[in-house]
Amino acid sequence: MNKADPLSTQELNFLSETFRLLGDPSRLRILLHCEEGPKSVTDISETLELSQSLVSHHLRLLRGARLVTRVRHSKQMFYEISDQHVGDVLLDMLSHVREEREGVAERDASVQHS
Amino acid sequence: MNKADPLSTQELNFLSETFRLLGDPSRLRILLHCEEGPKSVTDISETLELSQSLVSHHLRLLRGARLVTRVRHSKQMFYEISDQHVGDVLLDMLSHVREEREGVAERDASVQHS
DNA sequence: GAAACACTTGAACATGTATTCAAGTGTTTA
DNA sequence: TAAACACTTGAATACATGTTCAAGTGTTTC
Repeated sequence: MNKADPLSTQELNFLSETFRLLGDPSRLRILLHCEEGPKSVTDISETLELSQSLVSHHLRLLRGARLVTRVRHSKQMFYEISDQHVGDVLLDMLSHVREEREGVAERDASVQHS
Repeated sequence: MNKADPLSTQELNFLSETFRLLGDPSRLRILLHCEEGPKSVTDISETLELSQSLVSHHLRLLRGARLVTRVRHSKQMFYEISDQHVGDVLLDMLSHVREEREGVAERDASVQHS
């Protein structure tokens, strides 16, 4: 981040890999859904209208980056967000996106059309 | 995020697009470098040892998502991070990555080798 | 105004990745 | 133990994307 606390190559790779995983609409929806509490694969699949296979593939990636954890409950697997930093990041970035989009709307509104 | 404040499809797309842009090591390095203050393209290119063309391509994408802004100063363009949310996000996620990686190290250290 | 500097852009290519489909694993129920 | 349920995995594919190279724009200097 700054000279006193530089990123190692490995940290850089983990960091970018983590962001990359958030950079897909399906995975993002899965994470946002899981933020409400532990969800089963079937629940995610039905709620978001994504195939079970696809959800499972995505959850595997998210689990690999420790963005979610899972616990088995009889036949079902319940997935949840692994720590609050992730939730914080999602909220912070949403603030950014909403502010920027407001900014765009304001600028558009002030344009003089010829 | 929650039922009271749902994401529109457009917001979801902006959000994931923004994360996607952070999900590349080169772009992430560029952003982290620009966090220190406004930087010229040549400065970024030389400091990070990336071709000027590549840096320019990446900056174009970052600018498109309003992650950076630029200002011309005679012949040079100076780029800087557009708002503090972005810096917050980077720091939050870095915390996550570092905690998770510590966790891995601890778990690895406690493994009984046979 | 031509040359030099700083940056941008478009095309091309190689690599990566989201999704689907079909088959496979683990757990419970009859 | 066979069938049903819940989930996972591998292969295949269509599409996206990071990088390079060559050519182009805008600004200053001579």
